[in-house]
Formats: sequence, structure tokens, C-alpha cells
Amino acid sequence: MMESSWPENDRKRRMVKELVQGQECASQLRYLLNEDKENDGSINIEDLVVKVQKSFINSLIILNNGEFDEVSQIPTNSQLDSPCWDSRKSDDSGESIKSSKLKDRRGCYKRRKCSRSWTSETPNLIDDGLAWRKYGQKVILNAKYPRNYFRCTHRHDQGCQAKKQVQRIEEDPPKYRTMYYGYHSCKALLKPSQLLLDSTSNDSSILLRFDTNITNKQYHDDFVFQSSSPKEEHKDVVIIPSDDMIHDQSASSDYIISPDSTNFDHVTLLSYDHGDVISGQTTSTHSFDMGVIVESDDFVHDIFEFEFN
DNA sequence: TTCATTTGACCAGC
DNA sequence: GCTGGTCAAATGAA
Repeated sequence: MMESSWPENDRKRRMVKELVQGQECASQLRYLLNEDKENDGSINIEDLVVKVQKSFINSLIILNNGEFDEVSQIPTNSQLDSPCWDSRKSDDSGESIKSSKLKDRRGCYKRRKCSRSWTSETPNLIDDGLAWRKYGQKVILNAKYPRNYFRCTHRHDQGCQAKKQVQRIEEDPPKYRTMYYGYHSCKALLKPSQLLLDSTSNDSSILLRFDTNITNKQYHDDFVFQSSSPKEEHKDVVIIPSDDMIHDQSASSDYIISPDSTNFDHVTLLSYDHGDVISGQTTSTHSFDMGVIVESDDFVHDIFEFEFN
């Protein structure tokens, strides 16, 4: 069943959330790679890449007005790459077929025209962190390698309509083209071991690190970071540009950090400005209902790292 | 036993 | 009639 388009606000919020999560992972990745930090293995670099990729995937899909089974982004050329999806066909065919006592009417479905897709090409097969189940493979005319068809594992139990096609297009260097269709509406797609946060932080605190560049001035909505800690599951931390920022984009940037539904007493600013550590600089808060104001003269390029405890 | 993959068949669209 | 997307039985893996 196809879902209708999201309300604009909801769509925007979802997209921002996806991008913010991706950016957070990218920042983590940069932190590990560029600053030559020791990684004790608690943070899996490959998992971070996966999460960044997932962020892009979902953002691009959301960008297409939330059309779950028909999206476009990169204008795929090709009719070669313009498969037509219609998950409803299985409802019209598969189930009814069973009851109609026709034993083998496999492939009885209705293809739909004009479905567009967006595509990514990678030098290797990257696990995008989503749960896919292969349901077909097809030799494609004039193609050296077969095309593989995947649908979301949770298609039946959660009605997730996401699909993708993967095809190797070059051998040396190896190159794979992945075409995505539909939005992943299912839950629990990522491995639980993927922690966004620094696992060295103590159990009672949450470490949040982000690059304010992500909070681009063009966005005036709340920014929601989903973070986690070893003891607690997920907490949404809302980053709210101050009124000055909203109304005057040239104004100095204040951010209101408001952990949502948490009971933290303090926010400690551990570092900012590309890793220049200001240890122990604690920004207390009267009430997290009101948030914490963090001042910065150059918010665009700052990297903030907070600890909630 | 359950779940995922493989693979040949079926069928819509061109 | 050809091509590509999907189904579902058979098979394999855990």
C-alpha cells in the first residue's frame, strides 16, 4: 500500500534528522581519521560509513516528497535503469493466485511506468546497514554481469517497500551500481553495536559531538540528534538555533542545547573549534526545558563536543 | 526448524 | 517476440 506524501514540516524534519545523523557520523569519522586518534575498536569505522550512506539514502528519498515506492534524485538516464515498481501487484497477484488454485503464475504482476530512481556507484559492495533480502537475479542484455534484486527483509512484517538493485558494471577497477527505490519505513535496521558516542565516557553521561556546519543557516527548525550511551538507549538532543540566528543570519550564533526527555543537570563543553580542548568548561543550565545557550562567534566552522551528565 | 538464497518460470510492457 | 521484474519452489545455511 502506498503512503501518501508527508506534510511539508514533517518531511523537512525527517530529512534534517537524517542529514544530521549522517553528519554526526561523518564528524566521528573525520575525528578518527584526520586527527589520528586511537581507536580501541569500540567505534567501527565501516559502520560509520554505513550510517552516513544510510543517511544520504533516506534523505534523498525523503527529498522526493516521501513517495515511498517511487522516488527520484539523480536523474537516471535511462530506460535501462527505469524499472517499474508496484508492490501492490503482489497483493493483486500473489495472494489471490493462491486462492485461485492456479499453481504457478509466478511473475504475475503489473508493472508501472515512469518510475524513476536514484543511483549510487561504488568501487565495492558496501553493506548499507539495511536489511535486504535478495529475491531475484537477472541477466541483463548487453550487460556483463547479472542484476540482483533486493527488497527489504521487513516487507511483510512491517510493510516496508524499500527495494534496491545491485549490478556490477566494471571489473577492473571494480564498480557496482546500486539503484534504490522506496523509503525504508521499517525499524531496527542498524546494528545495535553502532554507537555514535564515545564509549569512553562514563556510564552516567552522554557525549555529543557535532560540527555546527551541519546546522546550516538555511534551516530554522529544530535539529534533532539521536544519541545513545551504553546504559541508556536513545535520546534525542534538540539543537535549536537562537532567535538571533533565525532572524538575522549574520548574527553571532547561539545554540540552545536541549536534551529531550532526559534528566541531565549539566552540559560540559569539552571542546570546540576544530578540537581545541577547553576542558572543564561547564555550562550549567537552570532547566533543560529552557535549554543551554552556547555562544560562538564562528558557528559555521566550529565543532562542538558536549557531555551531558 | 527457520530463514535466506538460488533459479527457472511467468507475465507486463515495449 | 524480447526484455526485465517478480514469484515461488527448491536448496542451503545456521
